[in-house]
Amino acid sequence: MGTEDDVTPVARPGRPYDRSRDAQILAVTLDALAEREYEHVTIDAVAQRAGRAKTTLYRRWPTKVDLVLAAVEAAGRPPEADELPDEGTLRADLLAVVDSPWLGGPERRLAIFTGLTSAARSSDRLADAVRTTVTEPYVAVYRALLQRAVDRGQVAAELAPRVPLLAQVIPAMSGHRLGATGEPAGREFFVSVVDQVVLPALAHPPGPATPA
Amino acid sequence: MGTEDDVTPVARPGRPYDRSRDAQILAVTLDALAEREYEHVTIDAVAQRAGRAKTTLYRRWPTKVDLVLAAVEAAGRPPEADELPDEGTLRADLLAVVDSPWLGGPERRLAIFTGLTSAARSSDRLADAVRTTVTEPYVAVYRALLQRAVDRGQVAAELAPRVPLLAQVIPAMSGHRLGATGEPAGREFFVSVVDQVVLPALAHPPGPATPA
DNA sequence: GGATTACGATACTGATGAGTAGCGTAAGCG
DNA sequence: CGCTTACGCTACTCATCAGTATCGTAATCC
Repeated sequence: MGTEDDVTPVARPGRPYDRSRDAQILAVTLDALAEREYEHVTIDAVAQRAGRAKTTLYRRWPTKVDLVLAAVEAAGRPPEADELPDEGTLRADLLAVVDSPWLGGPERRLAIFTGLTSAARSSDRLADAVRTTVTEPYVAVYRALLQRAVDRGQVAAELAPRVPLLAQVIPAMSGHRLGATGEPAGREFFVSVVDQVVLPALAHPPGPATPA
Repeated sequence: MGTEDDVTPVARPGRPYDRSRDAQILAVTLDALAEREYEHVTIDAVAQRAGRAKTTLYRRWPTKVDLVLAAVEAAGRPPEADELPDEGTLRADLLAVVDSPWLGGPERRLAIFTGLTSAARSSDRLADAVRTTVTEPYVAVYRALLQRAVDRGQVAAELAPRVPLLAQVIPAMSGHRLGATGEPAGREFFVSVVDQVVLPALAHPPGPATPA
């Protein structure tokens, strides 16, 4: 455990970086990606919206990819299952994720998520980062919550094999909603998905009663 | 009903267009969109892969958007519910759509679908066309098949309200698979979604037995 | 106050790619 | 054959945008 391994707080000569607005720049970057396609997001536009000079952005992040990468890192991870309040019921647990403030709540989160997965098609580095720090952890929360419900006996144990796939349903359905049909998805949409798809798929033990 | 309203087969002077390879150009266009992002698909590259001169492409489609638009139109619609063989069971009906040759079968179809929805972010005209001729009819087949199962009593009538949402599950899950996690989806994936998500969500009448 | 470095602003370079022009040749029509 | 238009090819124009260079000014350290 390095006791002093930080970002060299050793004072360098000259005027120091003004980091106070870096977070805002990265937030603006995500907003821009939520609105326009990656290739149409220009550094000039981001700089202008953030109220900083383009050269200032380049002093911090050497390329456009690095800027977006930093924005993704700075966005923070989705909540982890064990840091969420235990709501007692699976339904409430799932909706707690929906209602979490990660990426600014359901609406903005979805727009950014769509923008990032689209942007991932432009760069392998970006694709890896988005998967590692956004997509996978996001699905992982749902998977953990579903698995916990199985472990507690709130869901029949035979249904455990469905958990990995069902954990993808909420991200997938919301992404499809915005990306393919174009409609934004508010909280009600997520509630419908939970109530009409995820929970019903866990309500019945497998067997001959499955619809023909 | 115009008896002679076609594309002016009235012979014009000069060498006629060689339409024999237009379909191939459009197919190449879709292939390119399946591989690279819209902005990275160049007309030069498409022309070269199709073995035609760039100017020939421009003689047919005045802009890049028009080319892609034409490619989308030419791709053909997804099957309609009533032109599919009636398999008798809902499961077989759904898988018949999966196995349909539309867009070259499950694998290629998904890659193109992902490319098109991503490309839709670059142009409103494109977004409209993709929605109208691809996304909506695609979801519509599933919706029709699910509704038919309800009408036949193969699915409990109380579950009918779930149909619109469940009709989106297969497109959404496959899109998420390729777009967000990066893994391609073969037939097995679709089968899993049908067996672990869609059918189970229709297997149980709503009531107090839903998992807490 | 002098050295050093960040900041903003403006101007620039260089690459990429959509779309066009020109031309020699090929293919139909009369 | 002569007219006309498609085809392939090469070369071009033009806009956009990532990334750089320069410079006057502001902030911090000694």
